[in-house]
Amino acid sequence: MRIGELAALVGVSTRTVRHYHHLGLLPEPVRLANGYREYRLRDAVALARVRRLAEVGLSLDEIRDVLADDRGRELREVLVELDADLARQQEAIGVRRARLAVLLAETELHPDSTVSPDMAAVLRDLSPADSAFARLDREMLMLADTAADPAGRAELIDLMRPLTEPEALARGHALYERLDALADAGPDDPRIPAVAADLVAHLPAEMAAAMVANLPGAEDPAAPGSRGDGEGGAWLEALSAELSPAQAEVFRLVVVTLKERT
Amino acid sequence: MRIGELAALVGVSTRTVRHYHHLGLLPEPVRLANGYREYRLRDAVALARVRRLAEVGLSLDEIRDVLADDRGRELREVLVELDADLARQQEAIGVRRARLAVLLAETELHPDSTVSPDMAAVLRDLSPADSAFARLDREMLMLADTAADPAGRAELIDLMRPLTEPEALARGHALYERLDALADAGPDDPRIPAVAADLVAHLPAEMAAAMVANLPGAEDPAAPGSRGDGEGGAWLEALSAELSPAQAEVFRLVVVTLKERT
DNA sequence: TTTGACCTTGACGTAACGTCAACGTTTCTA
DNA sequence: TAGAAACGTTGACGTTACGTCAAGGTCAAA
Repeated sequence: MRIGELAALVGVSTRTVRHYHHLGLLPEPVRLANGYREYRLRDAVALARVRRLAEVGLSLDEIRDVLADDRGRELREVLVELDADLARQQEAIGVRRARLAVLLAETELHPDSTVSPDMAAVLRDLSPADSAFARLDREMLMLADTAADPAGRAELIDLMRPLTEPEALARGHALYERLDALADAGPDDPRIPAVAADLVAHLPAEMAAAMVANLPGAEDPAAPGSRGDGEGGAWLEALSAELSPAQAEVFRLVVVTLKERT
Repeated sequence: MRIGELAALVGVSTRTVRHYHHLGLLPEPVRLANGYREYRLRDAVALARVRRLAEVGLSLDEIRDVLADDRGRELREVLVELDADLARQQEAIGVRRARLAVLLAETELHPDSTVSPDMAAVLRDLSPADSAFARLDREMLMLADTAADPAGRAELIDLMRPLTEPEALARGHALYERLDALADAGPDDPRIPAVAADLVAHLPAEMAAAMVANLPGAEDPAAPGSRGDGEGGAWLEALSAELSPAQAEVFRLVVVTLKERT
């Protein structure tokens, strides 16, 4: 057999065969006088064996190890590990499909609302479409949701749960309106202290604690060589830059109050 | 915000952010006097949006298209298509895990028997471990199984089903013994014609037809510029090269008989 | 002042081949 | 018998989504 026949027999490309030679997965057969490789049946069997392992999901490096170790025991370990890996992959794809489904359902409501299922549900309840401040708030929450790992996402949802109860919802909407009203106000507008106080009262205690923990001044003296997780506070400055002077002042007051409460 | 803060906020590496700039997924922000990139909140929101789409499985190219087309309709098409794709992937992983399970169960019986579930079952019934010829036969079947697509695999199993019935099984084992007995015989051994005749009688009609269809002389005059599937017969020569002269002669007779029967 | 953490651009490495390129060999066909 | 297809050879670059140096400039604290 020549290389094309071998490839056709096993159902791969000739490039693949040569690639396996290159990686040492398949021994180089004898060459004819013209330099062509001449294959025997055993080569086809060996190639098929490589293919079967590859199709099941082993990397070519792993296959080479398994073939080197030849006969048995290590193969089983690798296969068991691989199966666990495939199970994880299925799981991951399931999660992705769930998010996709939400994505499809949500795109028409808020075209930019591509978040986790739970977060999407919370946002739907929480934020009226006609408030500029609510939009900002939503964006911050979406940021937090995107940045977090699955565990963090669940935690975030838990922190927000108190806000989705009916009375809290009404209070929240009222606060959004009062904040929107400050869109063109200056930093010494008389309405600021009251809004800040009510906002502090509105925030669930645990959520407030989580926010304070993420601020720059709050680093507990842990490892001396490190500066905590290093990201604290950047989001706060960036947020303030988007706010009107009055709104920024409200926020400053809120932060100060929360810090004092520690 | 500088690039490290942005990256930490959204949960990616700075390399990723720069990569997205390079691909045009994220607009380059303004530069400070020192050349540093300075990000605003909107950049974090945009980056998070890219990440959400990427995590769901869109390629960066697709994401760029979706973002360019901005607002709506095309996104939905892409997402629907993606969901179908993910469903296919889950399916494929399921198949792989099934084969893996068989692989794990079978490795201890025949360490080289890494075939599809159905084929493994057939082989277990069909081939005694102590026959050299049965081993060759198994290898040929494993080759066919490896080379075929899923549909072809099922077809192959169907072709073999008649051989797994109890009486056929007994006849098959007897034939293996008689073929093994020819391992050291010459091409004019007197036992050859009878073995060939019994072998022909043993093969299911449809399987024989399939074999003949895969032989070199059998090309039906289809497209004139093409030579059929081009692989016919290579396996036959390779197989013959592994056989003793007597066994090869048996095979030649079988092939001749089958061809005549067309 | 020096260290260390940050930033800049540029370029190479990854997995498993696909796809030329540039060339020699075999085989079919006119 | 010649020319065209179809095969074979090695070598090298392209693909995805970044990770990981390299070689240097900037900025804060010790």
